Amino acid sequence: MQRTRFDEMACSIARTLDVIGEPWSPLILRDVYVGIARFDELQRDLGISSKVLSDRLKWLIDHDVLERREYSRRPPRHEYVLTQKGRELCDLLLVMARWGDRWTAGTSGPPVLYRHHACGQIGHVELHCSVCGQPMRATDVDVLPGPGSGENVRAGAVGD
Amino acid sequence: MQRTRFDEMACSIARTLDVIGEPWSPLILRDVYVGIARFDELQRDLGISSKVLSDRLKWLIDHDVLERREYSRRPPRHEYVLTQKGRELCDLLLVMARWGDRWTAGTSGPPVLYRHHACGQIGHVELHCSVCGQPMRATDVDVLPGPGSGENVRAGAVGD
DNA sequence: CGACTAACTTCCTTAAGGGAAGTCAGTTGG
DNA sequence: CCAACTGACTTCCCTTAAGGAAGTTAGTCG
Repeated sequence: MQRTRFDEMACSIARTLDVIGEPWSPLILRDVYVGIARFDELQRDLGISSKVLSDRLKWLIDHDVLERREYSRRPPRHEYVLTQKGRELCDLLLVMARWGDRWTAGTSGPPVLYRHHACGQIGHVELHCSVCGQPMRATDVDVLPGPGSGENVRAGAVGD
Repeated sequence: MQRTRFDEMACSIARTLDVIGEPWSPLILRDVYVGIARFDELQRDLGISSKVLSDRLKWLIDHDVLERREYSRRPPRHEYVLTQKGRELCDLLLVMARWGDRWTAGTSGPPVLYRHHACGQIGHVELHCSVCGQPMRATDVDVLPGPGSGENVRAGAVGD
């Protein structure tokens, strides 16, 4: 389908999308996050074709989001586990789930609840500022050009 | 390409992806968020084909993320603006940007900085629990089935 | 030794993305 | 008043990714 590459764009959103911007990847990530880790489990749970699953897993491994681990030689059995980079991507899933709960959930309420280890309560994520700790939504910020805002962010291309 | 539908899945992540799971949509959202609002501006800025841009805009309008507004009759001129649903989706962009800054930014640093209105400082988003206010990352929660966890979350399908 | 399972790969069909060109309303310039 | 121009798309064609089914390989079990 000759897709436009996003990985060279001077935008962290675009570069994130280059890694998980196609729709199956976040769902694969979700499954691995909740413990569905083996190829055939993933395929069954997602209803994805094995070809596409295979492609996506390779992609995610190549981008250091997942690791393929052999948990049994003889018979050879494998599972996919999150890297640190992948675990941090799961934060994005929590935010997606929150938006989906608010705007797309049916009459029956949210399909999944999140219990916070620290307080033991069912809650959801809220965005706060890393500096002052107050709520920080998209509507609460100004967007300014940063040091990496050059046209082409290849190695060594230091911004203006 | 006959894509699998995500909108009937009992998962808020999948349903969110049904709306903006294809890679251009978040970038369109980003552009509208920062004030790039007209068809030809979007096309120029993104390097997207007008066909695909047209399709995406229709989709986003159909899903109440954007609104098409005529800001001039004679000559007829239009711009796209975020709805409330769309503005809340932009929170997701902040989280994507944060991950992209951490894991995909080049040597030159983040391309964009976010100044928080409340404190005036450059900061980034952090996820906190809506109940206790403490940090709440994907690694800090247990995932439990919720009321809408039935097989098919069509209208009236109340979970077990 | 044949059936079975995990984990893929190959092959074929369909449709979505990319790009170029065309369309249409309305406005400005000579 | 006709031509050129602009915004905002639409149409057409080509390429390639997604879906699905079937085939493959390594190894275990009965």
